[in-house]
Parts: sequence; C-alpha cells; structure tokens
Amino acid sequence: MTTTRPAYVTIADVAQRAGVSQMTVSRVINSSAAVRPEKRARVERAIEELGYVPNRLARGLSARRLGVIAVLVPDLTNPFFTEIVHKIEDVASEQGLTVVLGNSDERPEREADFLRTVAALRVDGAIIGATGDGAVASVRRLQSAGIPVVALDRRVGKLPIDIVLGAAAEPAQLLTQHLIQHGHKRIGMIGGPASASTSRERADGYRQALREAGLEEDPSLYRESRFSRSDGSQIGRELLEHRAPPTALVTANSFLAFGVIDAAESLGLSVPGDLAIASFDDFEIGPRQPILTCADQPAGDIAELAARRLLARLRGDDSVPRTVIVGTDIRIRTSCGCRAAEPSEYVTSTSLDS
Amino acid sequence: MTTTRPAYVTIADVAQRAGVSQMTVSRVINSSAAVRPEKRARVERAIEELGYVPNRLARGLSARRLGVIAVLVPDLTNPFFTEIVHKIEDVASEQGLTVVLGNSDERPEREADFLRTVAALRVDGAIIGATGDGAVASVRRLQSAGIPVVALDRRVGKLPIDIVLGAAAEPAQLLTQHLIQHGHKRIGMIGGPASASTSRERADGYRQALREAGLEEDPSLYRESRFSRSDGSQIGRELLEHRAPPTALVTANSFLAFGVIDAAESLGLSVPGDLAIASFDDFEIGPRQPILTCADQPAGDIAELAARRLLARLRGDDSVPRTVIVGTDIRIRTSCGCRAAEPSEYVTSTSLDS
DNA sequence: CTGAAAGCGCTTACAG
DNA sequence: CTGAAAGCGCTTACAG
Repeated sequence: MTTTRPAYVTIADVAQRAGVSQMTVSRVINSSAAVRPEKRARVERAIEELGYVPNRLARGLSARRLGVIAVLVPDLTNPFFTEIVHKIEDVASEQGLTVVLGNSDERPEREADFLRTVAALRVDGAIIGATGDGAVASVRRLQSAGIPVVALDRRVGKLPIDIVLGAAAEPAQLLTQHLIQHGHKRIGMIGGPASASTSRERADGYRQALREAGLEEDPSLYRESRFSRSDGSQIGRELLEHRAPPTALVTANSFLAFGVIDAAESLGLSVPGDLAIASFDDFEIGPRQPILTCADQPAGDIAELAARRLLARLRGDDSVPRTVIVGTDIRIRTSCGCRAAEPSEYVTSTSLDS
Repeated sequence: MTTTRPAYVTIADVAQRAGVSQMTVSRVINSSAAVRPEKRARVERAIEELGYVPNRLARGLSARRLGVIAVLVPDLTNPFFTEIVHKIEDVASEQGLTVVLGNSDERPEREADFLRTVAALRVDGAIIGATGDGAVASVRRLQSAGIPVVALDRRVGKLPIDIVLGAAAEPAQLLTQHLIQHGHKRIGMIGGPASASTSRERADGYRQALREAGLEEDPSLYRESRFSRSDGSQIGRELLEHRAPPTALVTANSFLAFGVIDAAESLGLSVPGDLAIASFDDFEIGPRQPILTCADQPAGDIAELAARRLLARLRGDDSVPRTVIVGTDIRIRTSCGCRAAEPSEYVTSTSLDS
C-alpha cells in the first residue's frame, strides 16, 4: 500500500554478516550467555553497520515476555490520575518496561475493550484503576492467563488481588468532623459513583462522623455523582436550593468542589460564609494559594507502590495478594471556615495483608 | 518461575474444536473473507467455549500491522500535554488502536530510548512531541523503517515530516503588543528551552513586537528556561531584582507565570500592579476565576489533528508532508493590568503545505 | 562457548 | 468458500 516497504534488518542478516549463527547474535543482544569476545565484537559491528533493531514482537512471541505493562485509569483528565500515570511511566521506563495506556472514561465498556486488548497483546502485567466492580470478569481473565494485575485506587469486587489505594473512610470522617467542629449541624456530601469502592468507603466515613456526633442523617443531603465539575455544579445548586439547605458539604473529589463553588457563586452565596466545603484531592493548579481544605492522597506514592508490587509479581513473587492503604494528608485551608492556614496535618499509613 | 503457566488457547485449538482449518478461524476472527454461515457459527461457538483471545503479537508479526501507535510527550505533568494524550487516546481507541505512551521529561536520552523501543515494537505509527532537534536521528530511523511519524507541538530539526503545532510567533507578538498598549516600556520575556522550536518562535514574536513599537531590546530581559514553576520563580526573582527591572513579562508557559507570581509575592510585589504578566497556556485548575492573560493553544484540536494525520498515513496517504498551524485564542484577563474580563479574542487558523 | 532444529501463534500467498 | 504449506523473526531446549 505504502511505497516504502518496512524492509527491516533481521537477526539472520546480522548473523550472516558477522559469520556466526543466529543463536550467537541472540546471545549477544540479550547477554543471555557468554560469547567469545571476538565473535561478540563482530556481531556488534554487524549490528551497528546494518542498523539492526531487534523485533520485540518476535521476541515476545517466543520468549513469552514482551516487556510491556498496561496501565488503565478511569479519567485521564483528572490530575490525580495524571500524576499516577506519570509516576508509573517513570518507574517502568527505569526498568526497561514500556507502558501501554488506557483511559476508560469511567465507562465499563471501554474498560472491557482495553483489558481485552491488553490480554491479546500478552502484556507482562497490568495496573488498573477500575471503573468499579464491573471489571471483575476482565481482570479474572487476565489473571487466569497468568498476567499479574494490581488494582489501584479502587477495589475490583471481592477479587483476591494486590491493591494499593488511599485511605478513604478515615479521611472522610476527619473532614466531616472538622466541619462539625466549625459548628455545622446540616452537613451534606456529594459522593462519587457508588460503583467505585472508594466512593462507598468515603460515604461510610462521612456517616460515621455524623453518627458519632449525634447529628441526624438526612438522606436527602447525600448525593451520588460522577467525578465532574458539572455534576458538582448541578448537584451543588440543587442542594443549595433545598428547602433546608446544608451549611457545609464534603465532596469526594476536587472537581466536585469546584463545581459546587461555581454554583454557590452563581447564586450569590459565598464560600465558606454561606457554605463551608471540605474535599478529597489536592490539585488546584494556579498562581494563587489554594483554598480547599482537603484530604490529599499521595498520588505519586500510590503509583509507585502499585508499580513496585507489579514488578515483584513479574519477578515471580507469588505470595498472598496484598492490600496496601496509603495514608492521606489533611490540608486545612480556608474553604472550611478556618482563617489562617494552620497546617494541622493528619497522616495515616497502613499496610495490611488480606 | 511462576506457578501458573500462561496456558493460552491458540487458533489451532479453536480450529480443532470447530472441525475446520486454522485459516477458517483466522478468517472469522478478522472478517477478512467470506466463510460459510454454519462454519462461522461453529467457529464462534468454539471461540466462546474456549475463551479464545487471539494473540496480537503473532498477528502483528506475520501481518506486519500491530494496531498500536506510540505517543511521546516531553512532560506528562503539564496539563497541555495531558490533554493531548487524553485526546489522542480517545481517537485511537475509537479506531481500535492501542496507545503506547512515553514521557521524555524533556531529556533527549529518554526520548531516544523510547523511540528505540517503539521501533523495536514495530508500532504502526508515532506521534511525538520532541524535546527538540535532538530527535532527528531517532525519527529518521523510524521513517526509514516505514513507520509514519507525526510531530506535535515542536518541529524536529528541518525534517520533512507531518507536523501539527499551535501558532507561536503571532500570539507572542500579540501578547507583547498588549502589554505595550498598557504603557509598558520595559518588557521582559522568560522563554522556553531554545532546543524547542516553539520557544524560538515565541521569542521571535516578542522581539518583533518590541521592534515594531520602537522599544529598545534589552538582552538581559530575555531569559531562557525550562518549562517549570521553579525556573519561573527563580528567574522571576532575578529579573525583579535587576537594577532596572521589567514592569511587564511575557512567559512562554503557565508554569513559568505561576513561578514568577510566587517570586513577586515573596518580594512583596503585586501582579499586575508592580509587574504585568501575559503568558502561554491556559491551565489554571481551581475554584476561582483564572487571572492569567494568555495565549490558549487548543490542545484537544492539536491532538486530534495530529491523530487524524497519522491515521491518514496509516491508510496509505503518501502525499507531501504537511505543516498545520492551529490558531490560538488570546484570553484577556487581569494579570496584564486589564480590569474586567473583556473577552477580546484573537483567533488565527492556518494550514500550510511545506 | 556454539549451532541446527523446532516452535511461538498467527497470516500470506497459492491452489483448488 | 476452504485448506496445506511456508514464513513472520525471534528463543527454547538439545547437542556438542
């Protein structure tokens, strides 16, 4: 079809030019066995002269090891996941591994597509931030094909699997308690999609805090949403127009918080004056001091732990699946009603085996 | 090494179970030729029952078409590139293509590594945001192997190659002119690394504006930098402590602008009162109205155009390499000294053949 | 230390 | 519409 034929140089060409067998060339390329120095030199020269680039597909096919790992995230637009991808890419490239990237956009079908692709590619392993429990079947297929999978940020059903995620219930509880300490009685929450374990756990933490404080739980004050600014804005508006609106809100994601603030402003209300806010995620990017009181999950650490876990599996570690829960910093700023930025930080760091 | 053997089902297993030849199975999988309905049904059932997932490595090896494209960006931390990756991933997945992701971190060696990997993987094509002209050799190697490459955001030396980038000189000129209209006489610029064509062109636009306005060009007011907040902060501080400091600054990237504002604040100076700023990129993410007057390159459009160009090449388009320059919106906000947000937008949109 | 043979799991021609 | 043969470019045993 195209004019230029992919006229690749093959291992046979190199062997012929160097006057050795293919195997010798293979051994030189992979340093997989000792080769007499003179031969090695001849091979290296031939490789150089011919501009030989070993075909990794062929290698992957016969060696059953491609040197590629897959990374799936639910939203590539979210700086939390961006940082995760960035970090995993760093670790991978440092290990000579290549990353195949997938973005499900929180859609289970896209997720299934990607995981099927990845299975077809016979990647060495995968790190996935699932859309939710819908990923169980796909992940199981990968596992039964012998491909190690590490879950990140969200659980995958009840599957026994390595998983690395940020603390969810405790920080939500702390955020809520903080709002309670500011004197709020009617505290609402905009949670994430119930399909994500993280969302459910954060909601638990919120409810737990209310309960412990002896506050009534008004079910109409908890709202499920997608992790988007527009959902935050829309639901925020609805809550603020509630007959008995909340005076404070916990949001499960910063996009949601931004949207709520948009809504408040459009209604002529001020934050935290008319509505106090505490949120998850710390990704305000800009020239001014951030204002959001939030639970900041260390994305880089989560990513690195997940990557290291996968690397261990690739090396043959077949210990029991591990659940690693990474501590979260609570950053007190002004959206909750605090004046100054008293850096009262809370750190939890847990690591359990399951 | 591991306990579970990747006991994959192969096309031969399916063929046997369906009582047909491998070729028939292959034709069913790929819809590459007509197959009698009953046989097709038998094959489909066998695939289902066996849980067969075709091996794309094997397919790629013999068909010389993997269904994978490579995407390289210089900074995965920069929302401009994140959005680009996001969009390319969208287009690719919609076309059934998989994305292999690389991040050079602006380091030519990492770039070369990635491009070598990608060549070894025999990907179908690549879209690369190069670190600079250092990528010439790597790109040439891909091209001569018959792998189409589309450059994005930055040129690759003088290589004849498809390229999609945002306008650079004109917006820089307009930004500078705008500052001049505010009455500034001493206008500096923090440009990006000179290795990137974009940086050089932006600097040209800045100088052009000064020249046309008859303003002196003080070379000490132009500073080269990396695209980072810390560089912005450090260089910003140096410029502000200059014996005759600039009263206005153009920055080639928003991270730089943020850093400059950090520096100004730490010196007790205000923006735009003591220092007016106009920048490239529009990626303030947060709850408040953005303040940066800037040239906003449409990352999504750039990405999509690049992806479409590559797709055309994959389909066999062998026309002359094309240079597409995408228009940039100028967003007037307050960092330049304007009061309100008069949305005076400038749009340029050009497409040239080279 | 070295190499000939077989095989990885597909597809590409080629016949029929 | 269908299939047997050869080949894609490597590596894995196996001999020596």
